[in-house]
Amino acid sequence: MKSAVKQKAMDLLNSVKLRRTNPRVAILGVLLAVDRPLTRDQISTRLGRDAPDKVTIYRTLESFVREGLVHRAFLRERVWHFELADDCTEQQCHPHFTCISCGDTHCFTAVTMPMARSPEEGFVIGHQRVQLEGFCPKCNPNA
Amino acid sequence: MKSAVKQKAMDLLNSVKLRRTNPRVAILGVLLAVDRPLTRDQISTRLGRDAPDKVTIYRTLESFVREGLVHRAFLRERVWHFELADDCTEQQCHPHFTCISCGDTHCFTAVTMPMARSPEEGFVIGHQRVQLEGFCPKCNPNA
DNA sequence: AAATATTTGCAACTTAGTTGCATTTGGCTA
DNA sequence: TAGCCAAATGCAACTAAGTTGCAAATATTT
Repeated sequence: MKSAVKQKAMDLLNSVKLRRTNPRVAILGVLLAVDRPLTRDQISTRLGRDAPDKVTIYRTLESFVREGLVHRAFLRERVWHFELADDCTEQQCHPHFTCISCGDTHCFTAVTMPMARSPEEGFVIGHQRVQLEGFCPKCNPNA
Repeated sequence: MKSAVKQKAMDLLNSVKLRRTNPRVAILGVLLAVDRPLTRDQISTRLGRDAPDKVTIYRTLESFVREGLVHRAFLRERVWHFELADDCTEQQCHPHFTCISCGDTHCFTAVTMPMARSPEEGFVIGHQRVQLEGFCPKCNPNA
């Protein structure tokens, strides 16, 4: 891991008062190094033979979510994806785009959507998520 | 099952050329009778002791999805929800609202959202889904 | 009513994530 | 710097949602 990433991971852990353990620094380092949601399995693969046990990864990610460092992205595959929460607001994260051909997911951080309005009295909308599907540039049949 | 619902279920099956078997009519009947996404388990419960095997339900729902009669709604719980596709367009379904207190999901069929625009050349957005979370009228702490 | 391709149900399996518990470790205090 | 202890880790076993294979049943066609 690059030392700048490692330092940033340590700083983040300090900022939320989580102990700076090896698994936590490593997992946060992976999420800092990529710019898109990863599954537990993808995180394990990226850490290779030094990867912590899957239970530890799940529990670590859970603590990050609890502290607001990380968000879960709910994509179609019935598998959770985790990503840094840094450019999300209270009300909404950026839209996620998943390619129906290669399956890759991209974060559209530059895209903002208006919040939906409640269709009737009484609903309080706290959070909005937008998921997009289609072809990524690599798989675009018209390109 | 009310005979009008049963008739509608049969008509739908005919329209997509699926055999009119008991499990299919029953499952479609359940989806016609409610106006929100249901899980496989909820469908089984509603059918009681006459419910088909869960494998049959999954396969039946899959065939409905294939024929465009039913959509999968991807909600947070890692469990699939199925609903009639009738008021969805090619590009987007209505937003789904899930109450963070009681967990119930409601369809906001009256709400339309603008489609997201691709942030850069090359992405083709084919479909958009919007998920909302908050308090439903029943659980609204301010009401 | 018989023929046949489709559908169903059962049992066994897979995969993602969880729980319990004994062991290890980070951070604090002396 | 050593020692303490709550917090974190890893292993094994478990749960829940959905899938696969195959033999038995059934909807449609003739």
